Amino acid sequence: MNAEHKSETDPTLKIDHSSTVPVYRQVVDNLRSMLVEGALKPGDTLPTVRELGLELGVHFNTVAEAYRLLASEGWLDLRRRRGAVVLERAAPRQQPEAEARFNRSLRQLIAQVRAEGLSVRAITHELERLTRELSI
Amino acid sequence: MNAEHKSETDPTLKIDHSSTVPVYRQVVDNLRSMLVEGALKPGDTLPTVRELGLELGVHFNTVAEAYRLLASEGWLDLRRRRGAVVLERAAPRQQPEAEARFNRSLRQLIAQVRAEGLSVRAITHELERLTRELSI
DNA sequence: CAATTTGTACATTGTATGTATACAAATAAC
DNA sequence: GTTATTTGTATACATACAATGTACAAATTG
Repeated sequence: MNAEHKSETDPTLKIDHSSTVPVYRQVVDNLRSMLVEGALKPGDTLPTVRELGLELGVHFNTVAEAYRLLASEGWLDLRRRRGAVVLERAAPRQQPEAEARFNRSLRQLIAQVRAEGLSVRAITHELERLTRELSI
Repeated sequence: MNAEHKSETDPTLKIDHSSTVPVYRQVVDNLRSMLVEGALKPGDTLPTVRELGLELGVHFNTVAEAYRLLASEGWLDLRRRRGAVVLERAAPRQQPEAEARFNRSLRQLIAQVRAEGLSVRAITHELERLTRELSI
């Protein structure tokens, strides 16, 4: 077990086994956040599928599927015996309707948490926080 | 076919059959948005499961499952022969960690659309738009 | 070249999704 | 008040998806 990458993935990678979102997609979503936000930089090495699987309590093939998905998005280079290496990745061409679809997803996410009782105040607080983080 | 409710549900209820999100959950998410935002108000009647199923091109049982889910969240009253009626609904007690989980979901959504090429500018624009809408 | 460490391929199993069909309840028609 | 019709419900089924088990193949190390 190599401490080098553990320290990088551990903090954010929490799997919710009771969620309806499949585990491999939770892994993808978490790692993609770190990749987009720069917490994982080109050249960094991710844990091996077996290591991360053990850590998360899932089968290594489940992790492998997540890694493959990220590789297909251009984020990772997968090689035997070397693990997964983060790549330099150019932003793809923006799809038409992307903004409209984002708006809809955002609305639905907000509706969901409002329905769960989260206050409008807390929601705007988080929205503003993320807006600020983006403009840095 | 009653024109009364069709005009209310049509505009926003678009199903993407190619999406990985199951149809019944797309229906739930769309309707929940309308409920939270007040586009559907207490006393309003939704289309029958067969009507909406026909309109969306899915089996009526799929719509029924969506309605049942919303009913279990306290939004709808389902009665035979009357269709689904929107209820008055008190906001439930906020769960601990709700804000943290919202923050994570929001980050992941943003990371996803950034990875798809949506510009930071467009994202902040949408975030600010939703923030403004909430404070009204 | 042998041993080990890694990702891959494929078969198997359980769960989720969507549909078909029969049913039950409520209302309307007569 | 009985019958027909319109609705949601229940159950069974087919298919697709998710997660795992196991065997394998490639790359590195000694």
